[in-house]
Amino acid sequence: MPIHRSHPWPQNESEALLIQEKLRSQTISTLDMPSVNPSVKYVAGVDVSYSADDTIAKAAVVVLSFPDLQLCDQAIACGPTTFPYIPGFLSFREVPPVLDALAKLTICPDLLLCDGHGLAHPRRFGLACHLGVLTNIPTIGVAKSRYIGQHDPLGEKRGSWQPLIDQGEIVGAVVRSRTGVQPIYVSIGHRLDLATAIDYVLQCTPKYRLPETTRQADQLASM
DNA sequence: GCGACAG
DNA sequence: ATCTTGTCGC
Repeated sequence: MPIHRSHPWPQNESEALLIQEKLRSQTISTLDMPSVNPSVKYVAGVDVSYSADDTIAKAAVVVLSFPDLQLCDQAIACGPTTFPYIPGFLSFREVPPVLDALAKLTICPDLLLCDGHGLAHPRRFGLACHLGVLTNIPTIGVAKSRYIGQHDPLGEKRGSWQPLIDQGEIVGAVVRSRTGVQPIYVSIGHRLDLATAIDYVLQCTPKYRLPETTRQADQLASM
């Protein structure tokens, strides 16, 4: 699939900050895609792994059919690590190789589940937002741990969730994707709303704690 | 100053 | 992220 717009990649944190502030306004946080959308035929998952010495980044993308979640396409891209890991600036480290991997896909996904937060970010522009704005594909942030925000106690059953609140604003949801396991953190990235995001994430998580997209991308990235 | 801190 | 086995429990 073709990757259209991009931007110069920052060399340091302050340059990255300016880019976040600028791109943040381009994020679309409403549904421009129906909630139960028959046109969503392919859902993708992305993940990035690093060499032991942290010099090489390897991005992996898998495309699964939706809602049956069968593997339809996959791609990987390796390159030198160009940005350090700094909380709040993860996307500058992961987006470049992910865009390279996405460019190799034969099938263009209708939805992208990202391994990290989206709106649930101190400046409201996490990895999922960044990937969404640059690809214009609807994106969802699915993180394994909390970064910002507070929430009320969560029910134990699969499907229960609580809003994640930061500075008085709902930035995402804490979702029990499987009964009795640690919850996952869902936030919108681009072009959909939170309720829709939670719905898709649960549909992509039929058996394990993490969505099939994330699990398979994770597996592919660590090969 | 102290603690927290996606992957 | 990454270094890493067995083990408890549904």
